[in-house]
Amino acid sequence: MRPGPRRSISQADIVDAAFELLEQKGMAAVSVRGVAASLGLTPTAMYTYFPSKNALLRAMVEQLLSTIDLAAASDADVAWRDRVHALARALLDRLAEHAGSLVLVTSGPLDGKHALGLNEALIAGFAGEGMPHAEAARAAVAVRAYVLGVAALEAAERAGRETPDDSASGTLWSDAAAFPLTEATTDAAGDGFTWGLDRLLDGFDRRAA
Amino acid sequence: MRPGPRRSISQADIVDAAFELLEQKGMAAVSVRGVAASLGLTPTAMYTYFPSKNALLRAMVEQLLSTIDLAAASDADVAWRDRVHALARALLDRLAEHAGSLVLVTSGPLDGKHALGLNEALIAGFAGEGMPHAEAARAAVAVRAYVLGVAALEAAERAGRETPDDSASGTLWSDAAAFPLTEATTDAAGDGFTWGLDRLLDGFDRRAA
DNA sequence: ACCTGAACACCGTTCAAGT
DNA sequence: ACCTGAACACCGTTCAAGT
Repeated sequence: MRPGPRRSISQADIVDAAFELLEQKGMAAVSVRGVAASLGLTPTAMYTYFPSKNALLRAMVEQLLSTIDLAAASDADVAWRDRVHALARALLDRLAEHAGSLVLVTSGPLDGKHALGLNEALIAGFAGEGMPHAEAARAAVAVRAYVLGVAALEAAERAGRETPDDSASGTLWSDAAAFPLTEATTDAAGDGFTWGLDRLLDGFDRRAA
Repeated sequence: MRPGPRRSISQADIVDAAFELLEQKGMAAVSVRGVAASLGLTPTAMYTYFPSKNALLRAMVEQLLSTIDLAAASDADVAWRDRVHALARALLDRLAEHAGSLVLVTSGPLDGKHALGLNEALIAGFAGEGMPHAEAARAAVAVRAYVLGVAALEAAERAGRETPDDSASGTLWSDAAAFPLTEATTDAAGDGFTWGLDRLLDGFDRRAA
């Protein structure tokens, strides 16, 4: 690695600029050209830092996950269930923070450093409760899936609230009165996230017992 | 509704054409212009059928969910747990069938006819097991979230397999050896989906008992 | 080694005009 | 009522060329 002309900015600067755009103008504004412009770069210069737009998105996922405190997850003074809750809530918060984080997460396998660290913390925690390794790994996957799914449902809700009129006309959307059970409970959800996570953890416990 | 010039095609035709493109060329090919071209239409003619691209995506979600057999879900001769499994598996299969179905699902609230029908079937099933309404509704949300999350994780895996080299260079992706627990279990997953769903259902049962 | 400029092949959406 | 043509303001990516 010989010096050469000094790089004006770093990969991290680009990722930061991308998040800035995401927060202020939404996911549609996170384009190669848009991020480049916000940094005073030419679009083509971006390809010296990331081989594709998708590579930039994946770097954003890593930055997102890097803010999760994994040290707290291995603090043996706190009950494991409380630690999973904190971990899961932190993950959900990061994903819900910016709408469209979901397309970030599906931009590629969660095989970055921080993604693997999170997974490792989950497996270690379940194993610490006496779960066999194979089961602990499955439990970790189930927890990640559940959190991602809640984030997806929330993102879907939000997408509808921002552009409330783009349903197709006609018979596709019928009146809600035809679905009495759904109708009776739509606004009585409360903190469904915590409740569902507790049921999942109960299921793990019951198997152990 | 007076006759007027006969409509050359229907909304359903457009949705079918969109799925055709999705299967053959992936989600990127599902564009207003691309779908229009595949039907011999002008892009602008599409806006007589759907007010936006997003409205088309939402109609696709409904078509996707319409293929799930809800009648089987209320067959009292079969144990409820088996019926949830069938329902959840059907949903996962539909979502996993085409990569990029995930962006369909997050295109707006799941408030279409078939989406609500699915929700209704889940709530009714849980209520039939003696769950209070409020809890049954939460259980239905948890199941949907879990299935969506597994689909998201699978989509992410697939996205990586198709374009395996677009990770950023440098220190973001370190060697997997630093994560022994994750490494030891990556390929020993088996049918994690069914296992996790069973744990979630166990958690519901335990609460009932 | 890093960056620019021009170009290619696309997007979603709007609007005036035709039948 | 339905559709076209032209246009606006964008995309991701490549490639030759400059320093």
